[in-house]
Amino acid sequence: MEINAVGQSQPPNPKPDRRIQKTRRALQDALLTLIVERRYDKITVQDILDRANVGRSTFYAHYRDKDDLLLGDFAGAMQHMLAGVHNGPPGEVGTGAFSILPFLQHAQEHLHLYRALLGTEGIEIVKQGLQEALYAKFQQDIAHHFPAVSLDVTAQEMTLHYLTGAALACITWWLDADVPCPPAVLDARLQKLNRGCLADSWPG
Amino acid sequence: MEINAVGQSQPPNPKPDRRIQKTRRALQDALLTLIVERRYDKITVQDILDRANVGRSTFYAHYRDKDDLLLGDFAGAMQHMLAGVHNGPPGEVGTGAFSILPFLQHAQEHLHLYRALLGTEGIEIVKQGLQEALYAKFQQDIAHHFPAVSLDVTAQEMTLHYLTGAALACITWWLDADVPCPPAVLDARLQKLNRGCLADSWPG
Amino acid sequence: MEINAVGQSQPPNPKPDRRIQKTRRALQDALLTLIVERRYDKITVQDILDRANVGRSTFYAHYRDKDDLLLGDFAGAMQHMLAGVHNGPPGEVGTGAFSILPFLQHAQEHLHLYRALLGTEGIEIVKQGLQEALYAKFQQDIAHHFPAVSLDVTAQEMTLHYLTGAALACITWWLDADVPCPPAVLDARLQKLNRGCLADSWPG
Amino acid sequence: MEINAVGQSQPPNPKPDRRIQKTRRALQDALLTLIVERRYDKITVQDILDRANVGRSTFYAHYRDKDDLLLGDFAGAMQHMLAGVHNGPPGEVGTGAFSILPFLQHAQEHLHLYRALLGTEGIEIVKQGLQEALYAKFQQDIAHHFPAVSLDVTAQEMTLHYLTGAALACITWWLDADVPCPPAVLDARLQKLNRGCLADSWPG
DNA sequence: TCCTAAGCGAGACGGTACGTCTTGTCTTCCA
DNA sequence: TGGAAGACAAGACGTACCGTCTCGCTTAGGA
Repeated sequence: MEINAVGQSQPPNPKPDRRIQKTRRALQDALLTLIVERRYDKITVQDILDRANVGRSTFYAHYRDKDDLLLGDFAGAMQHMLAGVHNGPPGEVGTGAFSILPFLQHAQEHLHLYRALLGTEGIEIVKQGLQEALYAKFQQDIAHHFPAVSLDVTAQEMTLHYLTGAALACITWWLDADVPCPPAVLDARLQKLNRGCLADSWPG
Repeated sequence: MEINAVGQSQPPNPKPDRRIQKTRRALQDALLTLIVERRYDKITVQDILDRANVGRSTFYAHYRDKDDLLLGDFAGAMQHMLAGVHNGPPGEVGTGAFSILPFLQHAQEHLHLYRALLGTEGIEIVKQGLQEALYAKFQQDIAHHFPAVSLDVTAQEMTLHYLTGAALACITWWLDADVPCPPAVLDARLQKLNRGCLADSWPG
Repeated sequence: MEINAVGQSQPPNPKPDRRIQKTRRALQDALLTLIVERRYDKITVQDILDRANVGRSTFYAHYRDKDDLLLGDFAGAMQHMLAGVHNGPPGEVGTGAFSILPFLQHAQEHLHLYRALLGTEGIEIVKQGLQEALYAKFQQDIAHHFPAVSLDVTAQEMTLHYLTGAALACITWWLDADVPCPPAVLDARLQKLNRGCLADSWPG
Repeated sequence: MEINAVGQSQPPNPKPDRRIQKTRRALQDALLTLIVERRYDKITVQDILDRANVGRSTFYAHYRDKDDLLLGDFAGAMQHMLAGVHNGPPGEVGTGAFSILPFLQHAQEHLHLYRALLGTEGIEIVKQGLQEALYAKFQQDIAHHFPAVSLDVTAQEMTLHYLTGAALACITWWLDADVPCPPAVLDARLQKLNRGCLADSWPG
């Protein structure tokens, strides 16, 4: 039995058997529940099975391993994150640059989950996913708002890693510290710091 | 047999049996060799044992587990890093702030090892250790060079996490990309970006 | 996985998975084969595993340890022994008292195995098991054939231990000496000696 | 360093270094103490070392292994046993045959130790040692008191194993049951049973 | 409505790594 | 410098997961 080894990202499967949907849902929920209870790498496949009340072979029929379940199911959550990350309010020049406010708000609403995913004790692959998303967004933001680039490619790359690393670290700190300031404040400060960095090279 | 379960940080033990020194050295070397060959979490204790030609029980007499070996022995390497990181050339105001040049030079000399430790595929605990060291250094640097603080504690904390996260991300990128620019250049650019960030809040 | 930690003595399990039967059989056979080759306490679990071509965890899913395999599986062999020991030919008064002929014959047929189990170098728990079985049988035999007991309980107990210890020692000697006389002869002599002992107290 | 690998049975060593005596004593005492506390095979060399406050190599300088310590040191205790077993009051025909009274009395005085050695949970080699001693004594007793042998060698051997096995089993039972009757009674009963066995073959 | 293909739970299995334990040897240190 | 202390190699132990597999039962969705 080889149902669908990678996530639910297959559009050609318009009518997945109801049992399949049910099973996947159960597994996803079980993982999410467990993740907020316990470090991700202390969760065993068996734990998920027990929680989801699903047989071992069923699990492996749907997912390659624990990570596949995490990512496959977080295609959803991830889309949410990334959606939040990407959507700078289009049109308003300068305002949305480096803003990740929707993401931060969503994070605050699901604080426990986000902390488990992105806190200091969080999950590495998730953090990397977020970092990549931030990289893409910031790259786009710069292209829109700071077009007068005077730097070589290497310096640009470095700057982007600087900004994304900084943002990720702040998010992690913010989650760990149990949201020491409102999302809007964090967002504003981040934007200000970012703009400060770019002031010299990109005088835009 | 319970020799010394955590690192070699005991000064009261001035004469550790020569056999002990030899064994620890062998294990440390074995781990370092293996780390550059293969992802840290794919290395088994048995691999280390075989490489070091050491018995299983001997290993556990010295170290609690693989991590203990990594950290206990990297007390040494870490000290090296941190020493480089902490020692800003004292006296020269403004110059050494945020400079991690000695560390970068050391990293370049041992590129493979540092990449294995701090690259994208690096080891999480090591990265966290470095981040903490950076945090301490930057905190000190700011206290020295930007005393005119006008921010509340939370904002300061956030800024420090911003700077250290940025620096770490740049280091990781730099190692992954096989040193796309000399250490001095990276160091200079990092300092410039950092200063840019602080320009508004800390006009020092 | 917790299959059935003790022996195959569960009647409520009429359909033990065929794989289970196969695995248990393989392990039992492996142990039996090894026992005649080598002292029981020089046999490691790994030896059994290799011989039976079975995974480590599988073993521990079925048996608690080596002894559990020995006893659990010798529920079978033991039943054979005991069956032979217990079944005095019913009806013929006096004839079957203290006779263990079927057991001796079975032992002769599987001499190597029985020597490994019950010879001087044999396995203690097996000997104790046999001694207990003998105790039960002799107790019954006396009750049937020597009912005119004139002794207190302690003296009876002692006499029974006397008889069973004697029988066991003779069996051990007989196996060690490579069957110096036919089973029937040994059986006859044992009966005679036993009756001699009882002559005074139980004049029956 | 090879002090004396087997027991202290060497007469050519008339002046064993006082330190050596002390060490051996400590080890012997430690083992004796431990034996009454815990099953012999659950006692590790390390336990003995800790109890005796002696270094590992020291132990192996004196004894080959745990058993060597047991036997070497029980040369003493064993001699006691055997002395008791062998010395039938010479001269008195018929009286001392099969009597092990001195041994039983000694056992009663040191009940805990003897039970640990010879009870059901006792130590196999010790039991075998005793059985051999009994064999020798009974052989001698028969030669003295029942000279009119009419049996072939095999039958004699069997009879001797019968008697010694019986005696040993009774001793074990007696120790386990916390001395259910005085030594003299046990001794008398044993003699009576033994004589009963021999009545037919050895009409002496 | 049946019935057949498939999903499914249950869990046995081989494999691999772990950390613990014990043994007997061998090296270091100290008096 | 010789004996005690104890570090060491070897290797078995029982445990924990993993990912594959084999079994029958149940159930969906087409005929």
